[in-house]
Amino acid sequence: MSNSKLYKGSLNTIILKLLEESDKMYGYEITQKVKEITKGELNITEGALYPALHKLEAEGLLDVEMQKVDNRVRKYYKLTEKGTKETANRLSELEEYIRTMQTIINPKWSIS
Amino acid sequence: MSNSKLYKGSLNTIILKLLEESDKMYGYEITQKVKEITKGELNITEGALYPALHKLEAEGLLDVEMQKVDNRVRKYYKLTEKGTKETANRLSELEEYIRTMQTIINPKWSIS
DNA sequence: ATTATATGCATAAATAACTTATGTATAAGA
DNA sequence: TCTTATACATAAGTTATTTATGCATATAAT
Repeated sequence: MSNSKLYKGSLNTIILKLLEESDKMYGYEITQKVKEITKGELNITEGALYPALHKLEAEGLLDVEMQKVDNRVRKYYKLTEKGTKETANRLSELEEYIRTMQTIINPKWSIS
Repeated sequence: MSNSKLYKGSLNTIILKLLEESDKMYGYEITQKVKEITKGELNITEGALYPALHKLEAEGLLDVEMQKVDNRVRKYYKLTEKGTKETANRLSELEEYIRTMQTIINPKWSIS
């Protein structure tokens, strides 16, 4: 996923957020989109992505729809209602995480 | 460590940053400091902390010094020179990670 | 007096998210 | 024809964590 270990745990949040923006996407499209918007900084591996998608589907957060394009099958994923709610939760957690880490990076407590 | 999985991978960075601020700290002190500055949001478990400290020491990023206080032994950790350099790297990675995730949370690309 | 809580360290087993490697298959470009 | 891109999948290995447990001293509460 990246040379930095920090991305561990954030893959699901990334997937959910992309699907919230794009309505429906297929796996390969997700890897390309992430590569594009992060300017190559983040490369999602297939070995991480596909199991993650299957799990999110099994949890009822995503719905799947097969579609044949140019003799190749694509599996389009979209958020369920439950998935939409969970996306909001995950994004709140991400913002909370960022706030917390900002506090640690940029400490006011070092003065006291 | 937290209900959110996002903290996975950031423990080492947190430890290094705290030691950069405080010069020397012992394990229990680190858990309390993190609890304090994050207002209880983040609780580092001992099962994660102590192995992490041992590993950072084995990698030559930390030096240890035992000290007896009130009949109890404390193990004070401080950054080595190598550790100080590595701390700077880890903090850069954290900032890069945060920037990347901000980009995903706050997308301009959804318009295009 | 005794029990719980706080302080302080440690490790072992289980879990979960990933990486790495491999596999299948079609299409397009060099 | 060989490589790259597209598109899916899974299995084995790695690693950072959680959960559980253990030892030991000090202090506060019942």
